[in-house]
Amino acid sequence: MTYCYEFPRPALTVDCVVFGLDARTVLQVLLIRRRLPPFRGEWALPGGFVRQGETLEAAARRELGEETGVRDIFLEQLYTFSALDRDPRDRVVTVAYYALVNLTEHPIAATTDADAAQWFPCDALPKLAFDHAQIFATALKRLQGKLRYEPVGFELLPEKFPLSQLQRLYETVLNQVLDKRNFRKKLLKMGLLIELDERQTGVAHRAARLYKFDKQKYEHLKQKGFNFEL
Amino acid sequence: MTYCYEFPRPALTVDCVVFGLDARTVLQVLLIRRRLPPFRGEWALPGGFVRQGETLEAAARRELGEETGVRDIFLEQLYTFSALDRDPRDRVVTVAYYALVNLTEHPIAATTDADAAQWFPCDALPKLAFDHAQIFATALKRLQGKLRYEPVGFELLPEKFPLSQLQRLYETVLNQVLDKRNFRKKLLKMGLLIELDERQTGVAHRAARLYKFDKQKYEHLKQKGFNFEL
DNA sequence: TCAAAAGTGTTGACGGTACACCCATGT
DNA sequence: ACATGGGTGTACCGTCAACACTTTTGA
Repeated sequence: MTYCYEFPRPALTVDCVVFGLDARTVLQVLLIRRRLPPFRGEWALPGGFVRQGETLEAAARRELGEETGVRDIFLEQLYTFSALDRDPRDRVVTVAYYALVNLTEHPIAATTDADAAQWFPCDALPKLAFDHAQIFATALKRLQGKLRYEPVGFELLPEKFPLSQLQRLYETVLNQVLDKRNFRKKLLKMGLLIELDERQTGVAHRAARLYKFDKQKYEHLKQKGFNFEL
Repeated sequence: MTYCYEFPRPALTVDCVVFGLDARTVLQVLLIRRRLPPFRGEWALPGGFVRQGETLEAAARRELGEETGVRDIFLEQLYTFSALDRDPRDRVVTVAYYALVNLTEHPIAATTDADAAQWFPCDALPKLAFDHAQIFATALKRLQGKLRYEPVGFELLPEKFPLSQLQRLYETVLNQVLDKRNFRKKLLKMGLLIELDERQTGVAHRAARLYKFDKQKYEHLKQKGFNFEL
């Protein structure tokens, strides 16, 4: 087995860029404050070392659960970062994941002390440890790209949502305004939204109809070559 | 520094899926025959262990050069694979890259003995070692996706090429037939092809005009938000 | 009654698709 | 002269973008 150890191994970690939408439809990222050096006391992406007996995705989910209490969410591999100097102590390669949650249904667990994990608006992040600013930038670009041609946006919303909230989501993340009528027409024509017999509550104006995303139907159409777009 | 060694580390390798186009515009992949166990004597993707002092991309290029003689080509990270049983001897995580070359200008180096590295048509691969069949499938899907919305196809062609060859490339890789007139119209309208004063030679019919891809202009347009498509 | 957002159709421009014939060249 | 691919234009249709007013509701 010595051929495995012919050269010293880089260490392997995972890091997670967790996006969430707050009540005002502002895009947020979940950060933790580091308790250990290096970069002790600074803000960083949740993550940690990969163990022998777990896959990368399992490691990402484990670390995320341990550090922030967030579980059972949409998670996808982003990119693997390997710059030689990205960790000051040692050679560490990290596999980055990005995740989408809806803030309302996944509050940061009470088990986590409030100081340790916190949401920050994407356009006002603190300085980040390691190369995490670069990882975040990559994740944001990926999210923007993905949003256009795959229905991942629904992961950021509660199960039932009004169309206007979906539109605001697209507008914030893509950073551009969309025409209300055209947006509705397009989305409804796709036939992937189930119109519910429910309406918004507690708003100071006409209550909007609620919809939910028809995941079944999407999977089915995708099989047949259907392409979600915009 | 002991916190780095809190848990045993998985080993880290890179693997490369190298695509090439032969003279008949058939898509090929470069494989090597393994000299060492496990899977000794079987076909596999070129790749190997990552060293402490190199980035993943550097490792990929190094292994590719050492094992196949192929250098200085288009190379992009694909995905990181971490199934627990993907390597029978030990826990090994691999970062896969995919590469595009034009076969005519990058023959397999003479330094490599002919038995060790060989091109195979994508639709007739031998059985592959490890989980390399899965890695290959992922790479092919990525190539097909990328081809539609980024001008990577040119990496597979020689510098100067007739439009028909570009069309055949798209047809083979995407596995669908395209209308000749519409294809030409669309490509030429983008303004990314430089019309040369040269023609094909050695063909038994009217010689086609040659073009080359205007990379400068593409980069410039991309800045301004231009999107290559189809 | 006012404020705030929900909801709704039409038109014009553009881009995509479908489609068939003559041309140039080497054998 | 024949075989082989090179090269060209038009018409129809569907999709996208632009655009403004009425409705509902709670405060």
